[in-house]
Amino acid sequence: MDEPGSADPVGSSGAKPRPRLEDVAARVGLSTASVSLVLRGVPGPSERTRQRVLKAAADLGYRPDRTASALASKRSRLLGVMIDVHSAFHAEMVEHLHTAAEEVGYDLVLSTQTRTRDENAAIETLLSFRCEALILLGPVAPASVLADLDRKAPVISVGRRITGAGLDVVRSADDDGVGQIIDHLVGLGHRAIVYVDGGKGVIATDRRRGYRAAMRRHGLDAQIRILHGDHTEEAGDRGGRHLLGGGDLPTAVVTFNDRSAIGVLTAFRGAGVGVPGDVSVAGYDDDTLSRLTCFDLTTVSQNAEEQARQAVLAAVERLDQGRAVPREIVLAPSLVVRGTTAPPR
Amino acid sequence: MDEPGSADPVGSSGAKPRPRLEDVAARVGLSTASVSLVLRGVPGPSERTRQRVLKAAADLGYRPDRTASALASKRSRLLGVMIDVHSAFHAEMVEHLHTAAEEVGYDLVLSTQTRTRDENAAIETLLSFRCEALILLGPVAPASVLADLDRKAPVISVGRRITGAGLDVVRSADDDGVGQIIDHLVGLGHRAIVYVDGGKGVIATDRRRGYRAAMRRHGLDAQIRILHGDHTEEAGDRGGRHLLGGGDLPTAVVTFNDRSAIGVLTAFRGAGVGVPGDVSVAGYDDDTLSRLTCFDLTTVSQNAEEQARQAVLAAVERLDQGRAVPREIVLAPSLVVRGTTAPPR
DNA sequence: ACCAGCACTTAAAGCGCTTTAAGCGAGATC
DNA sequence: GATCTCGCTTAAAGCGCTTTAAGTGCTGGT
Repeated sequence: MDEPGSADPVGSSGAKPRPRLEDVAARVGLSTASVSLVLRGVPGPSERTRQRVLKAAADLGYRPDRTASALASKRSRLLGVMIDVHSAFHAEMVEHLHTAAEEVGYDLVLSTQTRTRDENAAIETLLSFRCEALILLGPVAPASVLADLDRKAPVISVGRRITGAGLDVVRSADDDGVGQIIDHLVGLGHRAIVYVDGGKGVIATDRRRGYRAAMRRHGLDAQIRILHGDHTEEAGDRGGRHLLGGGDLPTAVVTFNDRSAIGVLTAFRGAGVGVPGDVSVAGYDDDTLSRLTCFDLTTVSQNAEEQARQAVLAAVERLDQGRAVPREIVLAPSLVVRGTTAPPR
Repeated sequence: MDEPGSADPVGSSGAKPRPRLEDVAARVGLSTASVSLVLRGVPGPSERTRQRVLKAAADLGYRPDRTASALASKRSRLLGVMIDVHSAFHAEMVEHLHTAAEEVGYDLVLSTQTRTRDENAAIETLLSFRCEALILLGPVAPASVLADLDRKAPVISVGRRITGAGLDVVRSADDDGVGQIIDHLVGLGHRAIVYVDGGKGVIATDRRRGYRAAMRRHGLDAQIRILHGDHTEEAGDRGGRHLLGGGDLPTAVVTFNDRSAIGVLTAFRGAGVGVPGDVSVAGYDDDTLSRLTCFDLTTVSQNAEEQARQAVLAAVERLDQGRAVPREIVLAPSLVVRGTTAPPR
């Protein structure tokens, strides 16, 4: 037992113990109960007491130990957020979730899936932190699993539509978003508008449907043309090459997402086809990529800020206001017109 | 007091209380002490007991409450990681940190600075979770502040060189990385190699120094040419245009980072200058951007995995092995040759 | 028969906080 | 003067776990 540091495993480097509630209490000659009350802003203590406690706490550099307070109050005031740390969109969401949570007095714990750590493990971690609600960004687990989970802590699915599982959903209207792009293109005079698909998955389905519906709405049923694809640049590249090879170039191409759009863009430009001169191209997501000056892609923004706000709100309603019936919040996405769309020539 | 849900604030939706250690103990007719011992894999309990406890715990779906265990053991087994959630590189680091931490029995808590939430707030959050060590990715706080922090919990600065503050540093040798690029280019036959700078900051300084040193090493002192810049595409674009306007195009351009390189690339290609046909271009960071087929940029990888491993290792040495003297771990970056570099013509 | 030694097991005291019921003056009421 | 209130304060009992000292019941040696 004499290996160095084993006596005081944490920070054997002479770190003085952090002040406890008791230390603050001793300093002002009050009980820990009073100090606790003051520090949490609970009404009761007199004004004089408040001031003294606050001063003492500040002097001591007291910082409440949320571990202890969570245990005692049986409330962690923690929202668990599952993200894919590689996603730029998720990064943006986290930012907005943070501010939204802070406003209502909650804190966030982030967990991410990785190659070696699946969604399940990520959620387990959140649970073991005693998160009171789970905000899952683009969960892929089956609805039944999520429904089970919801019995342990309210689950809010962000971005993925889930029906009948009794949980809250915050998402943007993907069909409407694609519709807006089509409207924009048709407004510019386009008629031959091809869609590069995003594969299977709820979101891809919605967007594809949005494309179909919008085309019909404009009486362009005959022009509906969908190319297979997925969520990568390669898919866009393949789609682009396919069109180039076919000899019947449309006047506009809309893709499942920005990455795919960039693939299309690259394929076209590489072949000497001008964008938006010869063909217009539009993506979806308002990815950071799309903002790069070398792409300057017309796209659709999912309004991360509002989605984040609504997700936190949903959690708070469940936790603090006793709402039990599930809600689905569908937000309208907004078109972002940049430089890859123009009237056909 | 009769607003709905106020009686049982958390999950009033009939969630059954999670099983406690006591429940597991009761089920097998043992004390909580024994169960705790078994569940933590501490030697002592008999094999028979182990099996029974394990089974009971599984049956009940018991999951230890880390809040309580942290409080009792005074060990949270949590490593605090501060990141910029917008950084793709940080995202990659998080992934590797997760696996590295898991291997040594620690968990991660992530905190990120945002526009409204500075580095300080992010660190405060980590501390209030009782993180035992802080792994800060690219911290910007002054060395003295970090040194102070180190007294509360061991601080590991990743990516930023900090001398004399007594804390651990894990970084890659930026000067060496740029040196490798120059070697590569010189090996291809280049002599006129321009560098687009990354502005002030420790990292930018190191890379610039690496450029200068490597050029001298190859007897190209006279060719040293540095253009002002920063970490954005705009900077690269400006640099590129400047070179185009000057009429004296070099045969190769090396930039502070990939984003800047992409700016250069775009400027060149837009002006009809072929890359790598007319000019070679190289970046730094091995950003996801650089891997896009439309860029296919030659760059330098910082070896995130090894940095992550070393950072966790450093933390563990401090926490569990009593190391008190600071260590600086400098890793060698590695050249990633892609399609934007070729022999000059 | 006695004790030592061993292999397990457990009672009980916290960890730092919250929370509830009770306590305690002092002024208001009868 | 007894009784109530009211405003403030606090003792004490946890929260779900860990940890340590103290058992317990064996075996085996003498």
